[in-house]
Amino acid sequence: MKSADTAPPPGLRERKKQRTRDALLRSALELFTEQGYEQTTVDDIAETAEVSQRTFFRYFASKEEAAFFVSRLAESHFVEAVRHRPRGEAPLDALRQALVESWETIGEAVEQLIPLELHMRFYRVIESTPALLAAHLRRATELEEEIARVVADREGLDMDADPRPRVVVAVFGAVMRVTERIWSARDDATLTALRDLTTAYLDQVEPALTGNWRSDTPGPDGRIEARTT
Amino acid sequence: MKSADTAPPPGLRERKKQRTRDALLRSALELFTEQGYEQTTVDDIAETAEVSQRTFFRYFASKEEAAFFVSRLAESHFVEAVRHRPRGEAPLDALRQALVESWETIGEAVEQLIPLELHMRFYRVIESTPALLAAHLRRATELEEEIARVVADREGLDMDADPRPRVVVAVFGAVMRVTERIWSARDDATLTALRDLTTAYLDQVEPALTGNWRSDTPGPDGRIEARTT
DNA sequence: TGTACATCAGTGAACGCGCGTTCACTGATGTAC
DNA sequence: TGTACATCAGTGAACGCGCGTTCACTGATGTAC
Repeated sequence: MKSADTAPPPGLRERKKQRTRDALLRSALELFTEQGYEQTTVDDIAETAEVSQRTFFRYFASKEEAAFFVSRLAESHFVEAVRHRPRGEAPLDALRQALVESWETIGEAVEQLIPLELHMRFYRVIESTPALLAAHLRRATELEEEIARVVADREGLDMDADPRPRVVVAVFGAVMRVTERIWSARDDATLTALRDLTTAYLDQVEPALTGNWRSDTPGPDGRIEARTT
Repeated sequence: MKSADTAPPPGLRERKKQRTRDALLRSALELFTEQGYEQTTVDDIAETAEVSQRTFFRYFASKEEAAFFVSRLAESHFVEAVRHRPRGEAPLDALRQALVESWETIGEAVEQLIPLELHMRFYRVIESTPALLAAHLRRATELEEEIARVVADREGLDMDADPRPRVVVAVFGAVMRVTERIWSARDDATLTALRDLTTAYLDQVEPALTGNWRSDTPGPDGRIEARTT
């Protein structure tokens, strides 16, 4: 599954480009996590990567694009995972399984570019930086539109005639964003911590939407958060 | 319910301030809707309102704050409506009723500041302007946190121990954002059009989440979108 | 293997732009007597 | 009703800042023969 399988062996020029891009990306994320996104200028990044500011803009159209370069990679993994879920599966289950599944392989893919640990640390920076959080949420809704199309295709539905594809994806995304925020505020910044939190919250969707909470029995799952807070 | 009921009669100075703020707000929203948010500078707004740029920043901390000033008013109406829903009501119903209810009164409140029609037109500009959409989504998640607190209080729950308050609010918000986007892409930019679309989509939450869609009977509501697209 | 040329990544320096801030000041409104 | 003073909205001009762009140029890599 390495990219070299399909493409011809990259020449020296191509490999140098890769190294420059890597250096810029790593410099950017390291500076963002160390001193903050707003406090890091594009000039800082270029200087750390030992290239000119002009070169930064050859690789990334904007500072924001650099910030979300790795996220984009992770997102495309998720979309592919959704695309390959078995047809019979209920949509919400398909999304959930695709998420768990893609998180198992995403680590390797990220490591090709930067240390996974750095990516996870930066993911928390996003939540605490208003400008980044805003951009993240906007990107997330764009992604949801794409995924809703996949879901609609799976089910053979017209997304503009039937509200359900967009609704189920929006609900799924809403839960993810809630858990991202809670996760980012905690100590355990690992991928597995985020996965466990998200699946636990997904289990709470149905109880949260139905009837009178007080007469329901939330059960042990409903208290899954009590330990850590 | 007019603000003058509680406050002492405003003096000349106070009334002049109101007029200046109104002029700035109206100028801002008119320019934003006519020529776009990015294309409108703070200097343009000040000039149109016939004050100095310096004065603009006395009233609004940033261009963005001016853009969302009216939205904030609408949001606080909604939060109050949630707060006053009868205790027995199921959370999702309470949110839904509060929304419908607050939209009945929001028009008047907005008209105190600017023409409602201008606000609705600007609401569509938000959706089509990446920077504004991003800011809108970030603000929406902040609002959701506030509403989740209200819901948790209603039910006598600890939000950090029980996922359900945040989840139900996030689901509700997710549906709203889906309908906002669809609404903004259509011709009918009225409040009632948005309300009808939102309630129809809320009805689809449960069908969207449960089981196999193909064996379900979506019913006429499931096709409610087919007319307009 | 060597030469000639084409391509293209990277450079350095300067610039345009708009947001938001800072400063020292004016003049209208409000208040005390 | 009039005078003296305090408050504070508004001003004008200049500035700092960082993003992203533009320009004319260099030198390394790739390719053709």
